[in-house]
Amino acid sequence: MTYEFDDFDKAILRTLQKDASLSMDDLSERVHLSRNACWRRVKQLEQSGVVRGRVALIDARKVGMPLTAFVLIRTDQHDSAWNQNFQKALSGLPEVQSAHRMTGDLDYVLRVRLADIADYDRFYQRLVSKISISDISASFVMDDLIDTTEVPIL
Amino acid sequence: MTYEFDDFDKAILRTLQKDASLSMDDLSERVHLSRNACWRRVKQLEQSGVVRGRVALIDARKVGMPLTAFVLIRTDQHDSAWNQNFQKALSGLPEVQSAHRMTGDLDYVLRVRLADIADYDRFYQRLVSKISISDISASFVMDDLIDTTEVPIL
DNA sequence: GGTGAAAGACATCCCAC
DNA sequence: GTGGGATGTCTTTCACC
Repeated sequence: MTYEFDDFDKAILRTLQKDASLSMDDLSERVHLSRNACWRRVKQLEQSGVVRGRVALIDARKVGMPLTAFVLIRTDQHDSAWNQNFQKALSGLPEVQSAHRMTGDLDYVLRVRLADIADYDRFYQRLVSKISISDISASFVMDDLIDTTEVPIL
Repeated sequence: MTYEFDDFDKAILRTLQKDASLSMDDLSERVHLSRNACWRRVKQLEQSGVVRGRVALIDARKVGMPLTAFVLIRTDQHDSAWNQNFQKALSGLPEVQSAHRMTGDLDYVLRVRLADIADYDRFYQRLVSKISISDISASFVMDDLIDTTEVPIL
């Protein structure tokens, strides 16, 4: 379900997804609304689930996880049992930041946070010990040009 | 640079990257620290940049951007001028949530947020009008098994 | 949509231990 | 590290235009 947002709602969303540490006063000033009107809209956006939550973003390098890998996975078992087993296997692997079932000839893509290449091998061993995968390959991030959680709000 | 964290710091980071809307009182209770000690650590983690910031996460479906695409890009111009032009081209495309230069035979991976497949075509046209790309292909997300901003803190 | 006011919660920063 | 406490700010909810 999609909602209809006016320019105030959009401005609030755009601002909060860049910086959720703003006080209501600051936020209301930036979006050109009174504090009360702004507060009412923020609460409504939170209650309706448009704002899924607020989180702290952590510098992965500073906590010893500088390496990002994209792991491309193919399976030869295209049934829901395999998918469920796969999901269960992933839930025990905190390094996995995202896991998507895809269109096209690659079946799944994972984004994985790691300490180093040796850490990838440990991750790989743990994953393949949990579930049978017909084809798996990894590619590592050398450089981030862009990396944001922001959703485009047009 | 990597820091040394004790179990309290780790608990704070793990908690805040799940939910940054907690009050200091709630946070300190969860990590089993006094309010004061907890407050000092949070401030220090913010000041040192381990906590990069706090953001609101927005439900992309509810703002009309339900489709995620991974765009795989190859270039035949492996020089820094192309990389800079590419970065400049991307900065004008708010749909791009992340863009990484990769190891291996695919040169760049983009994660792009879109309204629908027709929107991808518009995105594609705008991108190739800005920069020459020797090979580009897209794969679309059918299903998210996992999608989090959390960094594993071990 | 806007104002202002008021109660309480919360963050902030002391201090002493 | 802990706790108490003073201070001011921010949130939240009113009633009302």
